[in-house]
Amino acid sequence: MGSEAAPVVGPSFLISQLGHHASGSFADRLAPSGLTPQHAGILRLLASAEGPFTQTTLGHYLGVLPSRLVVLLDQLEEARLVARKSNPVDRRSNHLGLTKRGRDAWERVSTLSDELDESLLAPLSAKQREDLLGVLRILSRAHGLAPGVHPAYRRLTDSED
Amino acid sequence: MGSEAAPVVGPSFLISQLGHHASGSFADRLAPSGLTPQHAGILRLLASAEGPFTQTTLGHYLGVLPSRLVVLLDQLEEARLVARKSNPVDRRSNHLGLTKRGRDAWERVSTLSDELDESLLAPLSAKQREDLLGVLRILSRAHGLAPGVHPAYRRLTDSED
DNA sequence: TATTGTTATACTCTATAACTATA
DNA sequence: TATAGTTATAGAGTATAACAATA
Repeated sequence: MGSEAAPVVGPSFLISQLGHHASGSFADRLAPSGLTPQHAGILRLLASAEGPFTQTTLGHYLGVLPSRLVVLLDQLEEARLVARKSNPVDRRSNHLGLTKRGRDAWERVSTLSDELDESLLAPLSAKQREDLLGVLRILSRAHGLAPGVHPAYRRLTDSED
Repeated sequence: MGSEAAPVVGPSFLISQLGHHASGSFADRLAPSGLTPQHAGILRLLASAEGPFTQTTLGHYLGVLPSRLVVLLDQLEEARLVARKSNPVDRRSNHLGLTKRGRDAWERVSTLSDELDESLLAPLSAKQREDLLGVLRILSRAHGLAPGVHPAYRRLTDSED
């Protein structure tokens, strides 16, 4: 039992499969702007009112290692989307912030993200979309996934279920 | 509008987030057996009745490059789960098959996969699970994702929507 | 000449450790 | 002594190209 012609796959597989597809589509749509999903994640957090962020706190939120974050922020700073402002209180750490260009970029990413949602859910009825969103929120919360934070393999704060 | 304290995220993000979580959990549960999700994907296809597979056809199904497949099959062959049988009709290609150990391993992976499904959907009612599975199947099919084939970034047969 | 599997190589991302400058 | 950011380096995985055997 269990070795059919077309393998019967469960919900975990389907979610993972669709999630990968969605990530790929997001990356594709982002690519022309020179940004990656990791960059977008940083913009998303810096655009939110959760700050102020230092590199340590941002890295902790995103599950990105400090050494990796340096590279990503270098790129975003070179693109003039993010600024590292020195912190007078503790001169070891930086306060991170979006520039005007950075806020504009985030707006575009946000729009693009809405378009992706629309495209992904196109085959569903309004009721199906609503139910799906509700269920996804339940699952995300139940499994301890931080709101708005993509676990790009967070092998850091590991307290799995 | 749009820059809340807790960023408002859409269904694509949530699916991607949950998919990554599910993949990670799967990898964690698989790890003690020395297998990775990629190995499991190969076992899944070889256990199905879609064969016989050569390395080219298998790689095409999985979206894994030939050069990568060589490494994965070397590992599975060293673990005695898979056998490369030479094909008398065309001596360039191999017929791939599971060994007895390989079929046993696939049974265990399959069980483990069921447990993961149960754990993932634990917070949902029976009706919610049923609805979710239906919607996921609709989406997977609508977006051209092959049944039982995880798109581990298939940048090959790219015909995106 | 084309195809199957293989090897070699470059690039990206993850992860760890060492270093600096501050505290 | 510990912490924030940085740099250096090793290890997977992805991707491309070149190669040997076979068709």
